[in-house]
Amino acid sequence: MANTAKFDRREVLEKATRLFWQKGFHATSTRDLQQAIDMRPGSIYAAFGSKSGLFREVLHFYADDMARRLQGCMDGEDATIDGLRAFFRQILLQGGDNAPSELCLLAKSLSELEKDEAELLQETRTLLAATEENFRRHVERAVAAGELSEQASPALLARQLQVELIGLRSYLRATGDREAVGELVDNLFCGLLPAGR
Amino acid sequence: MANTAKFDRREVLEKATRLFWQKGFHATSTRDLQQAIDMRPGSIYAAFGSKSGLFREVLHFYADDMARRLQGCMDGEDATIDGLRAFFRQILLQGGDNAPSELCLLAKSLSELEKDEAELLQETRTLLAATEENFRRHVERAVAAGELSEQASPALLARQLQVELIGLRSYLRATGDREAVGELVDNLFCGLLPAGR
DNA sequence: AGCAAAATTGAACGACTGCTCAAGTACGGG
DNA sequence: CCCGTACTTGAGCAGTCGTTCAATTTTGCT
Repeated sequence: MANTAKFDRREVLEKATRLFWQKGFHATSTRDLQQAIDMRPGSIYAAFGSKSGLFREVLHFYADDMARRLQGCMDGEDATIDGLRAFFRQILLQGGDNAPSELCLLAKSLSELEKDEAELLQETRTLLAATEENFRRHVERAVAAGELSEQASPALLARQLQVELIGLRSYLRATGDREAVGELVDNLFCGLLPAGR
Repeated sequence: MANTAKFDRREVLEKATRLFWQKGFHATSTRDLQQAIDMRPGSIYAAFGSKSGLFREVLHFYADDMARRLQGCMDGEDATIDGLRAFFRQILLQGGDNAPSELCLLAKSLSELEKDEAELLQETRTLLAATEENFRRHVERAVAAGELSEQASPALLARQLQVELIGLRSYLRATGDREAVGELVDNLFCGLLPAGR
């Protein structure tokens, strides 16, 4: 080899993620991307293959970041339920100011991708399933630790959390009503996970 | 006037709605539309002004249809809760085969529209708010009829229904798991609205 | 029947799309 | 220090986008 003065792939993915997250896959043009990540077409296509290829990596980048945030919330709280609630609060009520969109990028992609982009759609579904599986693992641990009744079904609770999080993020985008969303989160964690009660 | 041999506006809107609902606003080209509604560009632009103008009417057409479906479910059941549950079941478990998308067109539009199409985004938010208000009215009636505790907040319950319906539709698109969604609906109407129990 | 007005048609416009590739640049190894 | 190679550049391709408009067809009224 002879030349290695390359771009910072992590930094590029972060910027691309912000743009795709804000505008969506279709509405983001390759020229928008060129400007956002400061690369010329040739370099982009050499590094990522295509717009779809870049988006594919962006989806993974986003999902990894979400998983890391969830783990951070779990580590920061003693009880599993408190960790989950902290995660919901972080996603819905905190990061909202500098986040590119109120919505989940995966849910947004799930919404706009079609059979024409079957691979990306499949990728999105897989990553969403991994998120749900992640929730399930945490709920399972809470049951094992005696935080939740042994009758609680981790699979069902994880599904409910997934449904709620996506629904709440949509609601936030629809109304911008942080107060209402906060109340909904409180009700969710009182009603859905009646912890040591 | 001299010529009135026009297209059937209702029929055109129905076909346009199906296409937009399936592909979304951005991914639907005017040529797709021309074919779907069997009209040439000049006629379309004379009748609807622009792609956005047509989409605007499509959003209303869809929202009206949803409101009609909800009313139909309420009329078909004695108790308010049974009507709401029938509506959830119809949207989530029945019509799915010939519906253009598992998702709510309003939620889908909310997801893909941006500041560039501010009017359409505002329209979408308004129609979603009307849907929530519709839920609220029904819940209020249920409280007045003694079906629900007087402590139940109609506004809160309506918000929860809105969040759940959008979340469940997303989940159905993500997984295609009708069985799981059915279970989630059952749990929702047991847990959220503990009627005369 | 014949006319004026409304409705329809389809070719075409400029702008934009995702993407390619020949030419130019910058670096590590000898 | 210079060569060879990996990387970068940006003009430009073929195709599609939303939209316009002169020409044509279709209609209701007289």
